[in-house]
Amino acid sequence: MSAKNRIAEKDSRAGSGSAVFDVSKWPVLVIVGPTASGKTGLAIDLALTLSERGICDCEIVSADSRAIYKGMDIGTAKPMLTEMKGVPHWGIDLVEPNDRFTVVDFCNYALKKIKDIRRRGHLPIVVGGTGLYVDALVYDYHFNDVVKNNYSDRQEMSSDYVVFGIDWPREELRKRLLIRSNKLFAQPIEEETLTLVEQYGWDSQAMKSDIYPICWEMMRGNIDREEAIRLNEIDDWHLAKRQLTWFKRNKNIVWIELNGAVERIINFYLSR
RNA sequence: GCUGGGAUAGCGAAGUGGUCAAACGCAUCAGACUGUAAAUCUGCCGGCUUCGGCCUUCGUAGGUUCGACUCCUACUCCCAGCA
Repeated sequence: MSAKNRIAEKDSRAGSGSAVFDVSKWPVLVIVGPTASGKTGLAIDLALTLSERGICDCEIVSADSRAIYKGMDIGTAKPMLTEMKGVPHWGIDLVEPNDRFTVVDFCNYALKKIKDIRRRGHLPIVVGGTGLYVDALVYDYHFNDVVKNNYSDRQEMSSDYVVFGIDWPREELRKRLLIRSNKLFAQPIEEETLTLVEQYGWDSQAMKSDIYPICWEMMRGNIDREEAIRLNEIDDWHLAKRQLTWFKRNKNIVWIELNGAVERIINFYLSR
């Protein structure tokens, strides 16, 4: 079934009978934001809403440099199958924590996935907090003949993408980080840490995520659970600030609040 | 009550007569970033500043000294041992 037929079918099923949305002309939706800003949830909500209204189907491409690793589930707050609610996700569990996976690998992968998704007539939603990954995509980085520190063309973003950023007041974001840190440590994070250490050792990418070394210290009895949760929250805060610093210079990001974001984005597409 | 130890910037912790606004670590704040980026790195971090400096700090109050965070006295509080 072609994309158009499928959309038309959905459309008539929804009973609106008028507009047929040509999703292939829509720019790829990119959702960015600091860690714990609610990117994943927003993308899924949006996909479900668009589908329910018979507008289009969506597929999510994760642009997260940690979620690509297998076995790092709790520590990276990876979306679980039940949370995905049937929306296809790509870019998760691609390689083992001791495999090399670079921005370039990500680009190649993401570009291919976006192409595939478009071929199916669906809307690709790129979701990620890894600024470099996102920029490499939307600014069409060329990694071969790079001249260091000469990226004046950064302002010219590819028109194939729209980037929305989830904006939170600093205090609110901090609260969210603390809540999430508590949640992570309420899960069997010790088990995950132990498995990762035993399987891949300390030099793997897994241990480059702050939470695992912290958890390890807790397991060794050097710090208590409360302290571990606190330290993890602080590290997440540092991460969030670095992410924000990175995003800040991308003047093309449209910053929106999580509340009402679904409608905001749908309106953007429907009113083009 | 007596005897030891201690009180230093947001926290921890150096300094024991001058080169101390005070090492270092953490936190805070800001920034960089094109092949592992949740990484890696930089600056700031008492107040004011025309960025050269200026001013106020090291439990409190006095004292010694040209000069004290550093020495002396008293007081307040904390920890430890003895009563």
